[in-house]
Order: sequence, then C-alpha cells, then structure tokens
Amino acid sequence: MPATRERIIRAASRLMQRQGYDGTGIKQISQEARATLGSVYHFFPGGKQELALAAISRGDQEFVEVLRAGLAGDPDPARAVVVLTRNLVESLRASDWVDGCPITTTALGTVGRLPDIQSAAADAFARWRGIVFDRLLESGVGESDARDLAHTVISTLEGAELAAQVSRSSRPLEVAGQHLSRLIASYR
Amino acid sequence: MPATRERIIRAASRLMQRQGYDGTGIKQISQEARATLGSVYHFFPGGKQELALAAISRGDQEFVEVLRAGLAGDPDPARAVVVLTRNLVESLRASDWVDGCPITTTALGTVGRLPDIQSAAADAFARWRGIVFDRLLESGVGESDARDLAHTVISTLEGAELAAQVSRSSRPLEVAGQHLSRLIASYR
DNA sequence: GTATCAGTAGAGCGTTCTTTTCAGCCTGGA
DNA sequence: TCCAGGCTGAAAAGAACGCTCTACTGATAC
Repeated sequence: MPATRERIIRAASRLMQRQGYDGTGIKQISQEARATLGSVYHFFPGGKQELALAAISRGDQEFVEVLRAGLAGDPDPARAVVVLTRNLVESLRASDWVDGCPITTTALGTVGRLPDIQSAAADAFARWRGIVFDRLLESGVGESDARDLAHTVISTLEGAELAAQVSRSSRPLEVAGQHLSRLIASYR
Repeated sequence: MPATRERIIRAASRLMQRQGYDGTGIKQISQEARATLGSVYHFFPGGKQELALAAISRGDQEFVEVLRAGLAGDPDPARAVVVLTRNLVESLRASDWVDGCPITTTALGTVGRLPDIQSAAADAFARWRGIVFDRLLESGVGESDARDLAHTVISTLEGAELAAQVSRSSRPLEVAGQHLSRLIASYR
C-alpha cells in the first residue's frame, strides 16, 4: 500500500480527471484514497486548489509517458502517431470511455476562474507539444513545420479523445490517427 | 427584454459553457437570468438536468450557425475552414478566452455520470459532423473520405479551441486551420 | 523515560447547494 | 367585471460543500 500522500494524489488525479474540479469533493477524495480529511489537509494545506495542482502535475507526467511510449512505437513518426492513437483507444475503452485526458476536464472547468490551475495546464500542454516537436525534429522535419505540427497533433489528439468519450466510440481517435499520419507524411 | 424562459435558457447555456455542469448553480442561473428560483423550477421542473439539456440544445444550435457561416465563407472548403477558425479565434478573444465550445465543458464534466446529457452532446457532435460532411460532399470529395474528414475537422476544431482557451493564445486554432486546409486539399 | 513531531482521526463550523412549497400577482378570455 | 391559470416571489428543508479545530497515535531522538 503506497504512502498516504501518494494515495491522495492518485485519488485526486483520477477523480478530477473524470468529474472535473467542481464535481470532485475533498471528502470524496479522502474516501477514495482511504485517508481521512485530516490527512488530506495535513499534506495539502492549500486546500482544494493545491490538490488540483498536484493532480494536474501527476496527470501531466502520466500523459508524458503515454506520449513517449506511443511515439517510440515506430521509427517513422507518421506511423508512430497511429500507434499512439491505438494506445489511447485501448485505455479509453478499458475505462468504459471515462478516463480521457488526465487534465482537460479539470482545466476546462476552471478556465478564466482559477489562474494557477489554468497556467499549470498550459505548461503541461506546452511540454507535450515539446515532446512531439523533438520527435519530429529528429526525423528530419524542419523546425518551423515541426513546431506547427506539434500544435496540431496535440490539439487533434485532445479533441478526438474528447469526441471518443462523448460518443463512446473509438472512431474519432482512429480517424484522427490516420489523418495525423497523412499530414505528417506530407511534410517529409 | 426576452421572455423569462428564454432568459433562463440563455443564462444556463452561457454559464455552463464557462463553468460546466457542477460549477454552475441554479441560483446563479436564476440571478444571471433575472428570474426567480420559482420561475426556473416552473419552466424546468426536471431541475438541473433538464436545464442542462436545454443549454446543450441551445449551444448545439449556436454552433451550427457558426459552422454554417464559416463554411459558407469560401467556395473552396479547404479555404472555408480557415475562415471558420478565424471566426472562432475572434469570438474567443472577444470573450477573453472563456467562451469556448458551447457544450464541451458541460459534456466532459458529466461523461459516464449523466447519460442523458452525454447522449445529447453526442447527438450535437454528430450533427456538426453532418454539416461538414455535406459541405465536403458537394465540393466533390468522395463519400467515405468526406465522412472521415468530417470526424477530424470537428475533433481538431474542438481540441484546438480547448488548447487556445487554456493557453490564452490564438495559435492552436490558427495552426489547426492551416493543417485542416492542407488535409482537405489533399483529398481533391 | 521523556520530549518531539509527523501523521491520523473525525466532530463540527458556516456556507451553499438543489429542491419543494405556497401565497400572491398579473392578464386574457368570458 | 370576474376568474382561472400562468407566472412570480420568498422562504425553508435537508443535504453537501470546503475548511478548521482539537485530540490522539506511534515512532524517533536525546
């Protein structure tokens, strides 16, 4: 059994991923983490906001791993992106279409209201784009093209995952994979 | 001054667009709409869920108009999609990046929890894809390609709008417009 | 043995939430 | 002129919210 603080972060991350910031109560987090309210406030004296920041940071790391693993799935980035979308479909289906992007729901529900959370999410997005950018660069794509492509790869993955969740279908992600592949290939 | 029911729908739609389902209180809706709680429950005896369904339906219609207007902005669909993203950037910037897709925040925060809302959102997404599909079809794109492209156009727009909001930047949407344009052009 | 301190436990604060209730106010038709 | 019914206004019930507080446990340091 992991340490208390770790369990709290995991619970906060998972619950906010599914239900967003306002939809997740601290009491619910403490129950899911098998910790008491006292423990939660001991480790996170900043309250719900600090909890959300920790959850986003954790979600950020998780998606970095998913991204790296997927993009390493094929030497050709145009094919690797298809591997990536397939992986996303798999884990999405495994959770009955509930566990989408680890930070989108939290970030979207607090846009314009909680600047700290928003900027943490913006940093995460930038980091993910950086990973795609690096991968494209090392495959010979020009710097400017790679930067733009990184934007669209992340945006499209986000949107397709969202659409897949809402419609409970793998179709949006599969099609997105094919089209991103075609788009990347057109720059080589 | 519009009728009470209309004001309530508008307020619910706008507030849920920004704050999501859980982040929006019925009291807040009634205040924003300049109606009393009694009026809200008179017109929407189904409570918050019925309110959310009405808000999604309204948001659906709004985005249909945005989509039609944008796609009619150029005879070539590959260029029309750029007009569309430009329009989205404009209205996003005008709201200081808080008014994104009218239904995404509501839908995402309730996925797997409130099936009625989720399926209403799924219907809206399908309708939007239908509009893009029709536009591509009449421009000579093959039926199968048009169907797939419609998926990716909507997914990418959603994701790019989301990314633009989170990072308070027009860049994701602008780049998405360029890439979608290139992708569509490659099918003609 | 005792002092110290991180961590656990949960009662309870004030506030806000959704929902219900119901008496009154208008207003259009008889 | 009257009245029925659509609509409004205010209040409150009951639950849930974020957060604070004090008391307790157990391990380590001296």
